[in-house]
Amino acid sequence: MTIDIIDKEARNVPTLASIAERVGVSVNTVSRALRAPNTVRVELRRRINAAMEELNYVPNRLAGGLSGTRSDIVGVVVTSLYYSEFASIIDSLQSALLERDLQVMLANTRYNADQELRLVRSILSWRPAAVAIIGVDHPPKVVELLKASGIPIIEMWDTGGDVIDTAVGFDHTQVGAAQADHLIAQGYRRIAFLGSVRENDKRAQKRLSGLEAAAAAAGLPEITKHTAQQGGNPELGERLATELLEHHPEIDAIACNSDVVSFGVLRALKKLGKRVPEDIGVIAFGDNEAAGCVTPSLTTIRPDRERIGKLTAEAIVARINGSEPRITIVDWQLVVRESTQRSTL
Amino acid sequence: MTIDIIDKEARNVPTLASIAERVGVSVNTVSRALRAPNTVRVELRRRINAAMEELNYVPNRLAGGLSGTRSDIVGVVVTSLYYSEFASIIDSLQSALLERDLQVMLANTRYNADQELRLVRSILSWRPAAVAIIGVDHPPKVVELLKASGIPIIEMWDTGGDVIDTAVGFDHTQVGAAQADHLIAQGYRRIAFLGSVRENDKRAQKRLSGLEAAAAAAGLPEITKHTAQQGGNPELGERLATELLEHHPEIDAIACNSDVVSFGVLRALKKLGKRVPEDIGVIAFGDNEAAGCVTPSLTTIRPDRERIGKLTAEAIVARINGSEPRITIVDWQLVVRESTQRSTL
DNA sequence: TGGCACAAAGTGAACGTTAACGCAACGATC
DNA sequence: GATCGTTGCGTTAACGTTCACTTTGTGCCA
Repeated sequence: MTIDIIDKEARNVPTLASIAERVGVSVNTVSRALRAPNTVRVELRRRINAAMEELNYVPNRLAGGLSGTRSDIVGVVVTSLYYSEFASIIDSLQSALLERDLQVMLANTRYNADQELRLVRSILSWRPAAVAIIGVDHPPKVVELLKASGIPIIEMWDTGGDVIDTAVGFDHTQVGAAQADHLIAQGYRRIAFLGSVRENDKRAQKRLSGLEAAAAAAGLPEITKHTAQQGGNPELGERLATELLEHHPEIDAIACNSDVVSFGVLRALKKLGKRVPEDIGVIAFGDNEAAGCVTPSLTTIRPDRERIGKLTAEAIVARINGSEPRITIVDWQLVVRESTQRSTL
Repeated sequence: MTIDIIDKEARNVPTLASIAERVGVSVNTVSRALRAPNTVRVELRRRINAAMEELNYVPNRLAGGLSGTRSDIVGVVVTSLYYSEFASIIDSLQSALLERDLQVMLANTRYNADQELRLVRSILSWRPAAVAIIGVDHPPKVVELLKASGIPIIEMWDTGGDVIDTAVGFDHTQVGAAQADHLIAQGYRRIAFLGSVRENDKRAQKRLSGLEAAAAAAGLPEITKHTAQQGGNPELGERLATELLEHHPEIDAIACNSDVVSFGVLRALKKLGKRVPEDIGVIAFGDNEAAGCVTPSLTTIRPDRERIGKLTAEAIVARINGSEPRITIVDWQLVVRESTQRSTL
């Protein structure tokens, strides 16, 4: 097996020249047979294709990208891959780009600003046709690099801020406000905010500020915040909720930054003997696949990740083809389930 | 904003030559200042770096890859990005590769064999340093292409079959057997298998056959199968479980192909008035983040995705550096929770 | 002072493809 | 029968790096 790979023949990957020599035509003719087949005689084309097939020819896009004008790479920069927060955006984005023969080059910053600069630089070094990146809040140097690159930049997920070029997403402040409004409408008054709010997760911060503003506007007492810097999981939610209620027994509603965290919150409340939604209401954000399957089922905000991915792909193609930059708002949805359904007020 | 981007200055991205001209040295010296800094005088190096910073120079890796021997790309081919099945593998793989300055180029086949061939070809056309791919069962042409490429191929997630070069994962047949053994140990006798088993999801098929073999070995009646071709979600689980129990009321245990599907199974059983684990036991596979938070909490198999990602990265680096191909088994774990804890037998 | 080693920088040729251009052969048009 | 457009292919020159060599400069020792 090893021999196969180290074998000299195997390492001599075929080039256009190999094919050309074998068929007895010029390199350019072989290239044309690939890019513009109808400019080559049918019979010759057939022989060229046969040779390619036989030699397992795979075009070298490094050379193609260097020589040609297009590059066929789309750089995708996300802040997280954990718990499918952005996985389905990538999923639909990638499959929509595939139809245009665009290849995804992925980078994951893990909410680290230094990493973001390094990764954007690394992505740009592949001379992509466009870059899609999560969020609109980037370090100044990142913005400078992206602008200087001269290619379409599509910012995804968030639209609440300065957009570099084109954006597809929604305003997270409004999400926080909607959380507050719903809780208030259900009769909750003492709202707490809980979850993982990393320093570089501007979206989480916007949702929190939207929540605070809406609560203040409704004349509610100040929001109690209990957050952590680390990534969110059920265990974190369980711990934070337990601590929260220990120090603030007056709380009657918890707004959570992610569904996954709130699963742990529900578990903590059960252990503490609190009834949901009667004693305490719980609302979250994200619409995790299990949100409808926990007990009680979880009221949450459902962002349309697949649509964002798809529309981002369309925006990329449109911008590459020269259309104007624009901001596309993708609606989210409040999904009311048991955890806030205090019908017996 | 548009003007910025279409601006001629902006499109003239700086090259090594631009820097060289500005500093007054040869192109090669600038290149060396990047690749082998200690071969360039400190003061000159400082001026070169300053010029790069000022012009926002980003190296062109297309050219670098074409000219040099390394390529710094690792192609990653997954079969799905939905519901974090492989997202956390990619997450840990990517972050481990980052430390070696290797860039991930991502492709998602969505369990489509034709797509797989097309995507592998596309990935290979970027002349990656290595390819990591989910599974060991590929169409013959894919195997041929991968072998002919002469680069390290790391097959992830599954090790139960013919390995092209190097593999990191586990034998899914054994997972199925463990599911059966656990159910049998808990006193269940009439086992059903339920879930999404797509034509190209060989791993799911292996788990099923392991389950069947172990049940047969224990003298149990034949496994009742109720599967679907589409992707798995709670709604599918709910529908399949309802249908299953309608036709097979004798069933006393359900082995499920994914946690997410089994969430729906639990919901269906509750609606049907079946007690879990007393009347029916439920075991699944995947260890979704919510598995411990549903009611009853879910007994499942926990594959160590992060470890697979990390070890795959290590295997890639090792193979690039010339070490021998090998197969690495990454242990999974049976996580026993409430859904099969029939202590009052 | 000649010789040599070594550090620092330059030269020129690749790498595999694409794109602009050139040119021969051929049929159609006036 | 000279002109012209078309088809089908070849020639040549990029694209931006890296790499193997070569050249120049500098200090050191015999």
